[in-house]
Amino acid sequence: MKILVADDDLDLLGLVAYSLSQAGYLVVKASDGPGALAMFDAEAPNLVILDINMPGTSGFEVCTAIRARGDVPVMMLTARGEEQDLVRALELGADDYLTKPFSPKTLLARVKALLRRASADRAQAPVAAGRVSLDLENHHVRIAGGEPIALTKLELRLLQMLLAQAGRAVNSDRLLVQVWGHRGSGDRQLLKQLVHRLRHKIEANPAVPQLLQTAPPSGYKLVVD
Amino acid sequence: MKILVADDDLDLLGLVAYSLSQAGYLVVKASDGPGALAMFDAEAPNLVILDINMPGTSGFEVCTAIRARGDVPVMMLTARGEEQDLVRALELGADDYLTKPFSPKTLLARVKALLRRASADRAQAPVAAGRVSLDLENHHVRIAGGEPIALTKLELRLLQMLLAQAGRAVNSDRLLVQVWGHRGSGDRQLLKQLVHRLRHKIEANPAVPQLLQTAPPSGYKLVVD
DNA sequence: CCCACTGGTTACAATGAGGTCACAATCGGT
DNA sequence: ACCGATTGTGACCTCATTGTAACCAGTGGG
Repeated sequence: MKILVADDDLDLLGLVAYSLSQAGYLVVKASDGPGALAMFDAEAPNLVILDINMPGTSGFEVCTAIRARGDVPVMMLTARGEEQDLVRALELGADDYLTKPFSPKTLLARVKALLRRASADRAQAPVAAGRVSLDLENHHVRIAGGEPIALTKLELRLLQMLLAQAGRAVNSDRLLVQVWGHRGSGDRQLLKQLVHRLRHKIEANPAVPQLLQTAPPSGYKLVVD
Repeated sequence: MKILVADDDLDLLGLVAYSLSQAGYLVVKASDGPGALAMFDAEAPNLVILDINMPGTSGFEVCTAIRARGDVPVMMLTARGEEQDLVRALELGADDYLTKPFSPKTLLARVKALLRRASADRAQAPVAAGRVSLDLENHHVRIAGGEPIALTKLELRLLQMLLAQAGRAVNSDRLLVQVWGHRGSGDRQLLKQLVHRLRHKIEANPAVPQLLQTAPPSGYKLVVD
């Protein structure tokens, strides 16, 4: 993880850089606005910490420029009681701020939180096979790049099971156990219903299923190519 | 709120203690390092004010010891012009400092700010994402540059939690624990109400939420883009 | 041809979760 | 102790989800 710190107060800059590097982060420093932007372009950091009050190009301008380049999280440093600076910074797209003076512990906590959120935003790893991709977190399927379709809990589970064996037939009894637990074992009606409902959501023509096909004897398969 | 004050100058100690108790804080006193630590363990204060120059165990050592015990905010008192002391204090994890002499008014302002900040820090969440920016100190939200909206304690906490996972669904149970502690665990009604009240504050049309959306099954998410 | 079997379809009941309202309890500041 | 703001609690409505039953069509074997 690489962090860019920009501050014209060299003591503070050193302190911040020290704390961060002690915590295992790679730190690049800049002491004015233009320098910060140059560093940003050269080093492509994962996070930027900006002092608002810098001679020449202010933190605001740097923040705006960085926002224009991508979605790297930005934390602003502000002197106590500069309320309006704060508001402006947040409006410019800063993600967090710290009021000076602050403890290294606070700094680290906020940095960690910010990085965590940023990585969480990108993660969103869908489970996919062929033209079917499942978003487990948001309970969505997307078919061949179409609109996301909302799924219920059971529908999601069923699709997940079929997707894991994409293209191959899965036995009905196995599905019953996997989706409902041992409870519905033997109750074909439950599965019948669920398949029916799911087809109505994901098939263009539910009467002639292209995706969720019946696989005799007694099973279903997901056709994904 | 309980505050531990440690200073070997008994006049100053008395003055500080008096000012704080006048302001409604509960004050416990100590006049040397070991005494301060003993008091700290016995009283579990919410904030510690430490003189750096104390005979025997110095303020630095006490600060280190307190830091090792938890995350109680520490304010250091220092004589004018002891800049290097200051840097060292901040490195040891002190959260703020005051240069002697100081007025009771200044003291109170800083103490208040510190306590407020400390409570905000515990959540360790960033404060802005997309068009939603939180002002933790003043309990305000601002939506897309609009007027600041006043929030209650719980509303702020909820928003903070959602903001930390901006754009992603957050499970109801997790929210319950984060906002109320383990107490309300399982009590969906609390969350239901809080969401309802918050929506009435921040949504243009609370019946069709654009920001604070329900994420079935059993969760909410903050849409920020 | 009849019948048992399987899967699809329709209809409806049961359940549970969220939204809303009203009001009680509690908190915080004067 | 008092007052208003905040928070907690219960009741009720609505709707989505899920479970259950009944009926239909196709199939294959006796």
